[in-house]
Amino acid sequence: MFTFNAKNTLMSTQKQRYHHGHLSESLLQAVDDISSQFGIEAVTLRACAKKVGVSPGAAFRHFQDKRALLTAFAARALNQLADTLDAAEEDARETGNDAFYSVGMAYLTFALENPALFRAMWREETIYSKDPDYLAAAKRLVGYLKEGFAGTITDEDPKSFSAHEMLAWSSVHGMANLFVDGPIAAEMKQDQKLELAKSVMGELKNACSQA
Amino acid sequence: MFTFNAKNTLMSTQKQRYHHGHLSESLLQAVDDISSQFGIEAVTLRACAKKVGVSPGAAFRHFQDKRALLTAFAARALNQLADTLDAAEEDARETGNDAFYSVGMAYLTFALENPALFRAMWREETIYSKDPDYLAAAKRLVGYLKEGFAGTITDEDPKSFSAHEMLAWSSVHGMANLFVDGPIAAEMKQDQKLELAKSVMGELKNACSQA
DNA sequence: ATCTTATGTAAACACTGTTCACATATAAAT
DNA sequence: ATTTATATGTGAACAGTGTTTACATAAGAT
Repeated sequence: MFTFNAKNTLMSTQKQRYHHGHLSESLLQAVDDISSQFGIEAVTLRACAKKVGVSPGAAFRHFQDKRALLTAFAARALNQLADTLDAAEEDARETGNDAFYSVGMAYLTFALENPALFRAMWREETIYSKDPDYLAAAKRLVGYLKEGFAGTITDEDPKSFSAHEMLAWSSVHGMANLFVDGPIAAEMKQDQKLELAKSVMGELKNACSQA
Repeated sequence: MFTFNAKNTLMSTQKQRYHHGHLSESLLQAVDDISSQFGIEAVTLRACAKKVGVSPGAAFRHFQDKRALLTAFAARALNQLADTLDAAEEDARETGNDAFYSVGMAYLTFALENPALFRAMWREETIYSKDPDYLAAAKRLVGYLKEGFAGTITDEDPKSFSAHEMLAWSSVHGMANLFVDGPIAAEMKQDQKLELAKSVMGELKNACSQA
């Protein structure tokens, strides 16, 4: 009665279960996959459910809303970016490279390599921007940028943003946005963008390191 | 049989017509109104049609898509921003103020005062970014920023972006984005943002004006 | 006046987010 | 172990969305 071919085995171990097990994480990964492949506008609750192999209603046991799902996804993306920056700083310290430059370029590289994630992080209108997890992730990034990225800058007031700090973050963030969504995006290739970014980072460092 | 009160008069002069007359422009204004009031996620084709007093299908005589409507709206927003920058530069020339500073602040002020428009301009995923009108509007802005905003900068190559030009635009654009959508957005008030922007513009000018 | 073309309406379609009654698995309690 | 409670998933429904289609009406040309 049973045919134990590879496909069936896979089915029985993965799809046959009534309870999924890691549905919330799987749904987040589905958002990642779909948005990375087809853009965030293609992310539909039903498409995510289908991809995970679950009925549309199941998602609501784990997320109050579609918006809540997107919020969790944005928080996840923020943390992934922060992790990347951590790694870049760590690497710079080990290799003795300039941390300011390394972190800035890591920020840009992340945006260029994961445009869908980068966009999703900042979509105020599609997420609950006061969600505690999202706020925590955002705070982590901000804190990092102040201490790590902007660590090489003379910081007058650790509470609010200094002009130097704001200039540093703004220009890197702005460049990322322009490369991803701006009119330059289509006209330049990846390596051209990175080349331009390099020289901008050079100018930026000069501007920020002087008293 | 007829009651000629004010309301009825208004109805007969404005709503009774089978043909609207300026539907495409009215629809764009509806997008403007709704997105400014409730966010761009609330912009629905049907809501726009209802606001204008027309059936849902009517929009398709003027726009191929919802996306086409949003594209036209984005182009309109880009041109409005460019107009604002034009005015700021003109004003600076007349009053003898610094054009670099004036234009930069105008860019930021526009974003802060019209967050919905500013967001709509750059939503690559919800518009046809290769639409000729949109491209023309984008080109106008880019050209302006290169010649006007970045006019005070020593421009080595007028074709591609110099590091100084890119730094200038990126930081202003990035600041605008962070103020509108970033984690700072909620924590600072309008005048605080403008205050911070001022000092950043100061630093930026130093960075860009030196050889 | 008639014919053509532009513009609007109404009803349908598939698809979306969301809810609700019900089914099933897991954990806790007896 | 058996029962009970709780967490998690299903399926059918709902209103709302973008879009198309056949038809109605207005405006312009002949």
